[in-house]
Amino acid sequence: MPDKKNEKNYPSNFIRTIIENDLASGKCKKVVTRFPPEPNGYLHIGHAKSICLNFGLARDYGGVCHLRFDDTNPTKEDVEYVESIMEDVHWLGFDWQDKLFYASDYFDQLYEYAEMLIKDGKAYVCDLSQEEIRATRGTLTVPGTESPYRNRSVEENLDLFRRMKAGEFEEGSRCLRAKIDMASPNVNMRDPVIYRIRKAEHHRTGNKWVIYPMYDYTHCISDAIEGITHSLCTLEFEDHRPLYDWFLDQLPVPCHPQQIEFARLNLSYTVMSKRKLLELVQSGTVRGWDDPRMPTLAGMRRRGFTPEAIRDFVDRIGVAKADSLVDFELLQFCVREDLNKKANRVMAVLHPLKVTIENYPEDQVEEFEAINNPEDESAGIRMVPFCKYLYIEQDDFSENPPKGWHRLSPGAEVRLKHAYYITCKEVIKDESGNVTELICTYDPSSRGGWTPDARKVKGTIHWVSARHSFDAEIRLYENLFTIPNINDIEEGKDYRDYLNPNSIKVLKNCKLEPSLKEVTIGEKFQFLRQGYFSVDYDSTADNLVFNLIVTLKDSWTKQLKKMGYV
RNA sequence: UGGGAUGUCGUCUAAUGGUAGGACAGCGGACUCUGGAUCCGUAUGUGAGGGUUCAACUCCUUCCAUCCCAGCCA
Repeated sequence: MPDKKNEKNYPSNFIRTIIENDLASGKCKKVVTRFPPEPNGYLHIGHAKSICLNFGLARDYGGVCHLRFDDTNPTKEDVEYVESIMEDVHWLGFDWQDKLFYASDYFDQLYEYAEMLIKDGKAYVCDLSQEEIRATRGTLTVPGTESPYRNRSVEENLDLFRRMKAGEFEEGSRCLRAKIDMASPNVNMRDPVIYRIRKAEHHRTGNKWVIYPMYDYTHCISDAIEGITHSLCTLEFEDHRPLYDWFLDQLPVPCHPQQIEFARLNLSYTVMSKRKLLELVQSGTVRGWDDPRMPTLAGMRRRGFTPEAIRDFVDRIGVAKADSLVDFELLQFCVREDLNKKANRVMAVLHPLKVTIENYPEDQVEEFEAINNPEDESAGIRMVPFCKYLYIEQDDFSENPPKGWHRLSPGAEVRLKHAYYITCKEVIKDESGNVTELICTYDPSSRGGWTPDARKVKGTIHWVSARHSFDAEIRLYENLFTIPNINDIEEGKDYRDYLNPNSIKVLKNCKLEPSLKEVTIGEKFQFLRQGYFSVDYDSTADNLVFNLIVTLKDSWTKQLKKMGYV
């Protein structure tokens, strides 16, 4: 029975149904899944779906999940990616224990099996060039034609294949093909290539091999060797399943895993294709795989998204076979929900406006008690200093406020969070008419945020003491792209045409309350009334850098939009 | 126009012949020292047409739409 004690109870899905039936019927005794990334790029949120699925199933049904690198193409793979993938899987909260494998671990076995296929007359060495193979494969509607090398003798095939392995032939001059059916309506079955010559160094096997097995051949056999019961992959492999099954049916493998396909994750306003992500990195459009705007796990981690939020998100989106595009809003919701419970509240002014309290003594300093997290009493309190000179947010003052304005405006009174009520007496502007400073008065009886007369003050705004605050850099992020579905773009346009020019905005000289001087990389805060922020690792002792993780819900801006102000 | 798949609120996802439900987004309200959080309320959906059945998202049938496949990539 599934053990979901510590998980929220989300709806079941068709894969769970299959597994429960297999367990009930005795078709399998213990669930064994695997997460099989190719180490040719960084993991993204789409991989997180697969990771949570595979490891989650193993956890819930008392099975195990292997981590297996699908490293059959030495020209594209690298240890850098292997390392990042392991880091990301761990960070997400999953552990493969001693079940770490590489498809390259099976190269010897795979080779043996290939010889068996040859001996059984089910594979042959083909001398056609890549172009010729393509030309003879036929089209989607026209059958292919058989290779002139298709009926070589077993002896000749064996000899040639062994010489391929020995490095006697040039890359591309020959390959090993399965002998299936050139007229199959499924092009994957038209004598697929199963070994090619690649004189490239492999990140694990070095120069031991000059022939490398193809994915279709490798994956099913690797699954079988590891005793995988349910081999989950994305929809585009559905057409490959007959081939997956074909190899396993021909060979004396220990078991025959079941391949099950599900729809990959698409997220609005971003891209999930490894090719595009790689291009964004290599073109310098973003600052690297871990740029906080990237949908990579490294990027999201740096941005400040938590593994808990990502796991919750994956649980909420479910698993099915229909193509889908999930609202980015849902991910943001999950992040807010998690951080609301965890992040301490602090005050930071992103766009400072100077405020002078004219009736406050020049040299006086007070400290106010501030609750760190109203959602978590154990987070405790801190002291926040106050003086005659303050900064507030430019957006919190309006000379001609719209209807429903709760914040500061000429003559209006607001509460400074945790401190005093202040009233705006005078607006100071520069020559071009920009507001540069406000002269206010405070009500000494409102100390701590209350008055004896209990009069209502609609607005509460955040602030910092000009004398005690310090400057920091804050990086604001928006969606990487301007349209929700990057796979659905105008004719003749490229996805790069839809890059959001405002995806990053760097703010210098933001004013932070002094308690923020002591922070650690990756630490997360709620900047009161603004959003959640995470300390970036670009931070130095004299220049702290914060990343916007996600803004707070903002019903005021929403209202302004409805009123037509924005 | 070959083969494989998929169509349920705006979005994602349940319901496997028996009251179409949940979440996010939306809308309305309450409350609030964050216009945050929280709470309450509310609208919107079975791609279309036939058929079987007391009863159809579910079974049959015809159609329509969308996605994937012609790498010696995975």
